[in-house]
Amino acid sequence: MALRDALFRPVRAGNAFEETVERLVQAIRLGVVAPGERLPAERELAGRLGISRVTLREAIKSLQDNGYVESRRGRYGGTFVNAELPAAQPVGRISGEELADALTLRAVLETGAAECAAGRALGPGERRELGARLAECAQAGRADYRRKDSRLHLAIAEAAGSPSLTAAVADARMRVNELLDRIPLLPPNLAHSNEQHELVVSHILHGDADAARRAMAEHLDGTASLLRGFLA
Amino acid sequence: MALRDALFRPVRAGNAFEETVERLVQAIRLGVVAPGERLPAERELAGRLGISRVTLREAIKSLQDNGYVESRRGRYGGTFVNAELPAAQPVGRISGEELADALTLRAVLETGAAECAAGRALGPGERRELGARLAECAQAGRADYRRKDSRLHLAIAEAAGSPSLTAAVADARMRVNELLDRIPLLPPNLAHSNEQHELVVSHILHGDADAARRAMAEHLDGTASLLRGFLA
DNA sequence: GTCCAATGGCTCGCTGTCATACCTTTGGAG
DNA sequence: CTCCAAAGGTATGACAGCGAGCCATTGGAC
Repeated sequence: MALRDALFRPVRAGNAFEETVERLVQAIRLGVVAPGERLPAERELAGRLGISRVTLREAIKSLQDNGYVESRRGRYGGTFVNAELPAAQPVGRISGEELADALTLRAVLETGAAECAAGRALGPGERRELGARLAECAQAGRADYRRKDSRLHLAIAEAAGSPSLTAAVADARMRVNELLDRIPLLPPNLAHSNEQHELVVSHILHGDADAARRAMAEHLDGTASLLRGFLA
Repeated sequence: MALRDALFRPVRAGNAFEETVERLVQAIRLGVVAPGERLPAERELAGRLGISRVTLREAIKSLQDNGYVESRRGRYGGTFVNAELPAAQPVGRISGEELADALTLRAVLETGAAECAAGRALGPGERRELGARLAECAQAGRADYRRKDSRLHLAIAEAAGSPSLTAAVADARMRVNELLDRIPLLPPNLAHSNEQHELVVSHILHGDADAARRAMAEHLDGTASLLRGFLA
């Protein structure tokens, strides 16, 4: 029975070091900590992540070796994200089932988030945030599009007001991004994507939950089709 | 910024022992391994969960001490789920934000799952499974309703065909069940719930994705309102 | 009746992870 | 100019978790 596979799946995805590296890379690649910005201080970050400072430092060392960050000592020092991020490591071949799994989960989470966000009374800060991310995404070039795009989608997830949902969207998005890194990013797709973003955000700001969901579903279908085509 | 809270959340929910206990209790409380049934053999289960046999045994020992399971040695032995499960431990007071978080995530995942399940071409085995769980749930008494109910909802999630989604639904459901254990289970609610189940399953079997989603949303709203009322 | 395969029960040494404490560097406050 | 707070860098001893191997028990196959 497949249900048992779901419940008896691995308790841990890896050791503490690996999971920490994963999380930090996620924060950087999803644009939550942008190039030039500083990570929280080691003592604070270790506390938030629930790991020891030793383990966190090992993870940071790994990010340094891979060109993600640089650390500076002294007061007002810290660990800063590099301006130029390393190219993503190509993942191995993936099966059609894995692809479908990742896309299904993403679709469920993100369409749900868009609907929830539209159904809530958003504060002025949240509305401004959505607008800012939308604009940033529209101005992004091919080099930083994925990051700005993720950042906008995360802003939408956050507007749904559920921290667990936000975290789940971040994870699902990271999974899909790893696949997207393997296919070309074409300017026409990019322009189309921006139009759809505007539509989604507009529906959310106007509080039209149904329309927001449908617009997000259509948007996600676009990249899903691309992925299915290229990775089939 | 709240996004950082989501990404810099704890890497691990607890130590390996605690997380393993959690997972096993989940399998039992959600009815995936029913009373009288046997857990996989220790060597196999440890492999599936990605932990050492030593740690798994500690977790099983904890379940024994709490009256969840009993172990028998020898060939055809194993660890069996007890006929009578212990009462759920009441959790501490929870905030309105935590409640909303859990309910939002559940709603997103389960309505999405219902929609996906309806949109797929289900095999005969899956259709039979849905029918069987539905019937089982309708016949359940107050003592085992929560377990049979969860089992049906998991069957729906599984019918969506995404293992990650199934796992996410199981986690979300476990969270909500812990809250539901604190409020009374009234026969009228139970009957109403069964009617809604029939509707949801019927829409899924007929392939009406939109109707399935709406029926599931309405169903979930019912318990959500109860929870908000009792825990407010 | 004997055997044996499958299961839970147990032990030992190794490695990863932790908490804690202390050292070094840096740049602004005074 | 001096001081010092805040940051990264380092060291140590304790403990959790692991892999591997072996033991003890059981009930069916032969």
